[in-house]
Amino acid sequence: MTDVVTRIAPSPTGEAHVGTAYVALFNWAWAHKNDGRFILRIEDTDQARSKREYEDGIYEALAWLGIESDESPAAGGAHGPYRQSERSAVYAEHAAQLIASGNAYRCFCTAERLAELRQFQKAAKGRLGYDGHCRDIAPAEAAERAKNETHVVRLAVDREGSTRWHDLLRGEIVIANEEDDDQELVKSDGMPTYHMANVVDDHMMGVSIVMRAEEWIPSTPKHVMLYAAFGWEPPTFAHVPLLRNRDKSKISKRKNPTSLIWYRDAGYLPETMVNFLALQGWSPREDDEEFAVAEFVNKFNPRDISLGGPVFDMTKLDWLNGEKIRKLSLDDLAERIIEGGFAGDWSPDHLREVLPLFQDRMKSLKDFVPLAGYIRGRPELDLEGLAKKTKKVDPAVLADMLRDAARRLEEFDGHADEEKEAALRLIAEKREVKPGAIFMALRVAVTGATASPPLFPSIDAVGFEESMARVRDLAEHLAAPA
RNA sequence: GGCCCCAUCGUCUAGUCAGGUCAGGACACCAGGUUUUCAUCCUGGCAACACGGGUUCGAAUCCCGUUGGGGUCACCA
Repeated sequence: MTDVVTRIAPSPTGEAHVGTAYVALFNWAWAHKNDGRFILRIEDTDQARSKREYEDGIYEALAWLGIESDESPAAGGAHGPYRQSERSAVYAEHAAQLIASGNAYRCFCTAERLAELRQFQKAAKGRLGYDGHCRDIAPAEAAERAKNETHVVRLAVDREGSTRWHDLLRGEIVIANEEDDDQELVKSDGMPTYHMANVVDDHMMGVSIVMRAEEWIPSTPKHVMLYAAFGWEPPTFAHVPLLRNRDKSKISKRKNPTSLIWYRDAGYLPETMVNFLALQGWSPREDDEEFAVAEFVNKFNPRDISLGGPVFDMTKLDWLNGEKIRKLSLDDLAERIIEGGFAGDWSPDHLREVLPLFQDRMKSLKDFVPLAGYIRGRPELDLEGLAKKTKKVDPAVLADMLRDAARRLEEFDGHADEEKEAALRLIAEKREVKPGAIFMALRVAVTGATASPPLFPSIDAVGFEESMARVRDLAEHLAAPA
């Protein structure tokens, strides 16, 4: 079996995209599983839109996810450079080769003529695309004119017949050649277009399987033609589905967060993202959908990718993140919160001390600070919620019980929680009030909310004195006439 | 609009290639249990083969058509 060589070839024209990570993940996993190579190639041939900061963003995001490349602009490798803007000579040489073999030709048409042509074609409701105007210029003449006229290089596409390939996921795909026009291979600025650079690089870098998004299907014939024109064996193509918005359209930042760093900053664990992304099209045979990266790599096969365009569902992402957070050790979780910048001004020691109270309640690393806020400062009291939960109890009685409770808790300081609980129950029973009421009142007094971590540990975390002060304050408030 | 891709619960999916278990799981939702609340955890429930033909003893599965959704038609990738 030949070596498995895969790649991800993002264009640094925007923030690192979740779709890039999705496709990268499959490519990385497959290479990894087969002890092959995974290449990160930067496709920065669009000089106007490509930016170095975006390229850095791609490295940062992939590193965050643990998707490490064997060859890349940063890591180097035997087939570099891996930044297309640094490979101009390679493309020029190959373009010349195609021109010489008659598979490509120089085109001197101006942007204006092309615009007019397009307008005319639209008006006539005819087929859009280049009309081959410069295709018949004698090669010698074209070469002469090229010395001082700006021009592009176009692929000379067969007008007849059709082009086919066997897609690993979709089987035989056949597209009539008349669907393709003579696509630009080299732009007037000398840079190659995607089609040209992509084919040349994949071949030279030894890529064995091209796993990419399905939006590339319509332009694959051009690539197949190019491989043929060069006399090269094309790689295996596997077109994976596109991630979708809720309305099924291609995922976009207008309708979904698409920036990988956004997810990091929102408190998602990288392993959550990897697990979730893997689930978009792939599934473990077992029932458990929560799995580790290594397990995925071990079982993954691109053949098993399902083809329906998966809707990116944040609800399930949140569940998965909570699941992963719960499985973390306390130390690990604390470190993630601190290292990730989610600790606010909590000291590491204090954070670690109270973290057990909140681990089960977090869906995001971001949840800790708001959840634990009551421990370090007087919380806003949810009086309305308390009133709702203690409807049948007179506020004055509640206040009275609260004072009583504070005294009892002082007496029972140092005793087991069970004993404290029993003592508090007595307070309620004495007044023929449901025990729940007193616990709820204490809970709101100490934590501010009707839903909180367990009461006694919360009191310990807040500090006994401070907790009792809060209890008395609430009692006073409730006793005051409305 | 032309071309191409796709089609199982609301969502992610198993099952489709080699037709034959009440179409399985997960998320969400609902109900119950545990918990002094919440969360966790446990139990149960709701919920799908887009439609129409054909082939077959038998179709989610194979074929055709329809419908629906998506992608693409740049000197962007």
